[in-house]
Amino acid sequence: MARPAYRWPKVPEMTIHRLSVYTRCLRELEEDGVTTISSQELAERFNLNSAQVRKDLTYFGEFGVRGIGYYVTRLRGELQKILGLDREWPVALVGFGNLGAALFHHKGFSRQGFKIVVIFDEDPAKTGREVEGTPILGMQNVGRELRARGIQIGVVAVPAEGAQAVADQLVAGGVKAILNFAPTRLRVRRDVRLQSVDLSIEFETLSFYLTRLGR
Amino acid sequence: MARPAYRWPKVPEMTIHRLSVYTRCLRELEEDGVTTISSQELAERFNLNSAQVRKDLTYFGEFGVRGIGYYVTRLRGELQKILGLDREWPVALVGFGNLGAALFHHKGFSRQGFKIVVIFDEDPAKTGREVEGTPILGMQNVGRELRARGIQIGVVAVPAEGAQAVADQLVAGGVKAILNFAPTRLRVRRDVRLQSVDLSIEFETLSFYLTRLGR
DNA sequence: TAGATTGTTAATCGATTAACAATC
DNA sequence: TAGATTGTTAATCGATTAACAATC
Repeated sequence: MARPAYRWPKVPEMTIHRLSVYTRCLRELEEDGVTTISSQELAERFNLNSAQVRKDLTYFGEFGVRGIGYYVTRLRGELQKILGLDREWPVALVGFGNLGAALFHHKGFSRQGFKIVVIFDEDPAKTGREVEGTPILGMQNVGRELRARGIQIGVVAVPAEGAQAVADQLVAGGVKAILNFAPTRLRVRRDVRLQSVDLSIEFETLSFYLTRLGR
Repeated sequence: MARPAYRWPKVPEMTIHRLSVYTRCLRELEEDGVTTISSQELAERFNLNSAQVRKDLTYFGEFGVRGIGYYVTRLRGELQKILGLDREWPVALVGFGNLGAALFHHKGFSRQGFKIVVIFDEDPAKTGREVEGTPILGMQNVGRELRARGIQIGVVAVPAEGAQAVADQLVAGGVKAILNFAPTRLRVRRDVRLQSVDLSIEFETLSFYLTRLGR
């Protein structure tokens, strides 16, 4: 008899975001030799409310000690486990143009466990070789190559026009999470996590606030 | 007598974001020759509620016609004006490494009025020349160069360690809006708009959801 | 024990949505 | 006029915050 699926409490999107921010901060504190920190101190670093910090954490367990605060090393470890940063994630990058290449060469992700292990590009002039040991392949056997490597994360760095087709191929190949840099809305199955970074929208937001400044 | 400053109704952050999304959609509709669209139709394209679309718009005025909907061209024009996309914004890019260079070569922003007109980098090997007519300068006279060009938008594409110093120089040079790509929290005066794109956090969010999938 | 800080409940705030009178 | 759709109000929902008993 299948046990009824356990319902996770639904964690606000913003809580995950902050968890990630806390983790980075805790790493720095640890380097500086700080051993404990209170929710109050942590909150002040990010202009947050201390209750919010505590609430964010209690979605996942009780990590603090009353009268003391949180042990930095312990909490960092717990948060990394919650965020899935205690393992390595192989990543597929699609599109090796300006942005794709920049993301590839950008160290810092691999440091944190996200490693681009294969690159796809439709341009034959770019495929068939390796960059720093990572193969650049054509788009013919995306599914097979993804599966062979057990890849669950795909990064879309192609122009808007091709992005939906690329996303479809990634999903068909078993990818469960997509980071999209194309300035277009993608549609994916509901069990695939889609995260979009839309630089046009970022610029337009700045423009909006600038326009209002003068008034 | 100085008139008391008019209080703009505070517009939710998410509304601005959606305005930007609507604008892009309206441009496409216009290209396709669509002349009118209802809040319902617009909402369906983004899995939103039609009341939300209407509410987003009414923060800024009445743009619709009862019984008809919105005239696509008219609405696109109004939204572009609201977002400040009816003018050109000169932009300064700081950091000409992988990411900085990718952003520079990424057309698509200039198409929308955001034009990188000067690049700063602290590496003397990179400075003193031009790329596609855009000068790459050292960090010695950031303020003077920014002012000379009337630049209000700065893009920070340097490593985390140097980011705060760069932001300070930009602000000192009169920049009123910063787009930050360094994975660190920056502090700026309250009258400066700071927008951060943190790719580490994007990856960690994906990782979080992937970790939960199995459970 | 006295002081500090957590985990949690209840109050507050703000954003989303349903509903509908106004009106094209 | 009948039908459609807006602009807007009021209800709902969810996230943030204040407050405090529990406890180190």
